Amino acid sequence: MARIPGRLPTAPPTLADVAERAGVSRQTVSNAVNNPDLLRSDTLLRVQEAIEDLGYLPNRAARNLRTRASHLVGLRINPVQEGTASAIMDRFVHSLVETSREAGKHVLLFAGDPLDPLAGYDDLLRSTAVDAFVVTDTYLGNPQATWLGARRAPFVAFGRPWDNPSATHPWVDVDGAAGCALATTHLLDQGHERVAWIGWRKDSWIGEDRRSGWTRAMHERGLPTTGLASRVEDTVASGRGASAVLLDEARPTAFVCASDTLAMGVLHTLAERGLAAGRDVAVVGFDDSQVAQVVPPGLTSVRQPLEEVAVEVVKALEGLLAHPPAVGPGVLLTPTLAVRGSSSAVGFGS
Amino acid sequence: MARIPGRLPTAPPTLADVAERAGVSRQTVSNAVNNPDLLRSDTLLRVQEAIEDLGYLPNRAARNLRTRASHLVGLRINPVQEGTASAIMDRFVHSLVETSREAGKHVLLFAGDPLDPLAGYDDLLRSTAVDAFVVTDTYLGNPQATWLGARRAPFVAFGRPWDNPSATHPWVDVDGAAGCALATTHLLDQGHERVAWIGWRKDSWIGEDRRSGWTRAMHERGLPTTGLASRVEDTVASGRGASAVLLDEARPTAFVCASDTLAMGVLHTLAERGLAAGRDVAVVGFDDSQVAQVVPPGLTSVRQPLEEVAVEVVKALEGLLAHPPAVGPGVLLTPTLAVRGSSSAVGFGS
DNA sequence: ATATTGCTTTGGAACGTTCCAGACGACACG
DNA sequence: CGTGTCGTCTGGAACGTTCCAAAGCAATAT
Repeated sequence: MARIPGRLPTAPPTLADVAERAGVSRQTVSNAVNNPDLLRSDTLLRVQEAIEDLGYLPNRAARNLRTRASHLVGLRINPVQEGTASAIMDRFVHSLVETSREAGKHVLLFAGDPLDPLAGYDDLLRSTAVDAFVVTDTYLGNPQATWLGARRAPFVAFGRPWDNPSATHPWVDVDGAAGCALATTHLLDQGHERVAWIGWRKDSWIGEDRRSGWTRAMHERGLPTTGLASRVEDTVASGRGASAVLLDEARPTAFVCASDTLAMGVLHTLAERGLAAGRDVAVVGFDDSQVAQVVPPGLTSVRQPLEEVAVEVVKALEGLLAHPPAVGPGVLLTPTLAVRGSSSAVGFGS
Repeated sequence: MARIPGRLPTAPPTLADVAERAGVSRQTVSNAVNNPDLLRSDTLLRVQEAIEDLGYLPNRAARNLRTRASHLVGLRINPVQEGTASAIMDRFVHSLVETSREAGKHVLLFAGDPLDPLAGYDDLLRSTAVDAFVVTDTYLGNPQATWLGARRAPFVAFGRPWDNPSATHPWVDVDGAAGCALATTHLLDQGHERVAWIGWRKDSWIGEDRRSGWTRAMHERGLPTTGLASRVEDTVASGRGASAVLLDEARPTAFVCASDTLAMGVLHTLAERGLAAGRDVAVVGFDDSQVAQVVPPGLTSVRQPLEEVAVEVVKALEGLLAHPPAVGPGVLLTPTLAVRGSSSAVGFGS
């Protein structure tokens, strides 16, 4: 508790220190920082010099207290899913942090109990620790969205309000159907006709959306889809099992999967049977995870434009926190296809 | 700018609100929250009731201002390395966030210019936005450590002070040499005798440390290492090239790699040559990334105990921020080996 | 000459909390 | 009965910033 003078870090300079050095009032220094055009140019220069000399930076806590804003954005992260390929969240976090920085915001991470989707939000909100939230895990409806909405808490969702299309909160999402259509068309263009689908259980909105891209692309070319689809859990083992069954029963020459995790399951089956991914059977995944990028012979995968998503999310946040708040419509972005060996006859070659 | 009453979120209750409701002074409420044992039990109960009723939670900004502490820990993250397997950082972030929560802290992420290792630290420090930092990227010495040390900024490093063993800051690290020795011994136990090493360039402290584990394990069994080692950049292509050369020139039957990324390069070479990982040639990686977990037939990999690392880091942080600060010695943790198909004769089977 | 306007600068109050010194009553001790 | 001590509670000040209203001053308009 004792403050040993000189040993602890020197207290950072305050507004008053700068004011004294520049020979002006505190308020003038504040204006120099926040409204420079209010000052006469010579005083501005003098104050800026003093700021520079002292290495002054406004104290965050004081500023937050006065302005009732923390410039922090809360993002809840769940425990890592071991044995899963898609670390999509991580790529998004990186993009979000970088984009937020340009907007003068920082990202506050908090942990969540996977069983309680609301845990953590309330405390941060009531203690005014963050200005807004970015909500990501909207895979099964999104209780957070409705809850936060009821609390009048500002938030932007990465993911559409599937269960409530009339929701009014801002959201950004990626068109999964378009992505899977892209993947399927890519395979059809390579001459494949029996393209199978491995996706998630029916209660996943996202899964059904992605699946619809596959059916659409198949039907557009007049190809049947019956017997070519399988719905399982999002694990490597499930993908492996589903692909084994499909290969036996439907003899597909290509697979489109709802995730890289499932696609890796297909690669397992192919390896077991001595089939070469790409040459013998084509495989396309979803998320363009690191796994897809490094597994031999390279897994073709639908890539979400997470950088753009982050940009749109931050844009929406800024609108939301502006005075007065401006909330635009939802934004739907289109993914791209990262083509690799698993879907090209070339086989190996990166 | 206009505040439309009733439409915006109601202002959270303050100490004064609680005090009025409980019929006590502000200070008493504060004590009820921070020093409950100072109050008579009946007043405490009354105040707690009022707190509960109003859903009061202390305002973070005000508390931070007064106590000069933010309960935030800064963590700098770099842009994702595309085409790299090891997302070790992400697993660590998750663990850190969860452990921090238990310690009443949150993690503030900020972005860094990969070229300037110091960018971002200064601003957060001077604006008193964080109490301390967790420094992770100490791969090539660590300018952050010395810089932060000179600034008397509290920080804990994940990574040893390689270039300055007499550094006095707290650190936590994983024994890479032990991990590679573990991996090598595992292979030797399987009957391999010509175990090759693919690691990083000589200027990487971590790389040399890991390599020493391989040589130690080899020499302990009286096996030679000459001609069996290769030092390259940490990319899949490099691992692939290095393994191709080694296979031609030194005829190893197993590979130990400094990273999963390099190990994936080996898998590429094996696939090209029609060799089966595990059955024909064994491969062990480092980091136990998601890639290792899902790639067929499963990549055996050295797994860093990141959960423990996070626990130790937070423990060190708490010591550092205590009054008076207590800084213990560095902590070195031992990794484990996650054995999968790539190093077991069983081949496929998970 | 006086009032008006616009530009620049200023002092005081406020944000919500915790620190500090002191007040109050009860109780024990000399 | 006076005095000291302890346990409990309180009011004022302070943290460093921004908001607000107003003051000073020069130039212009009346």
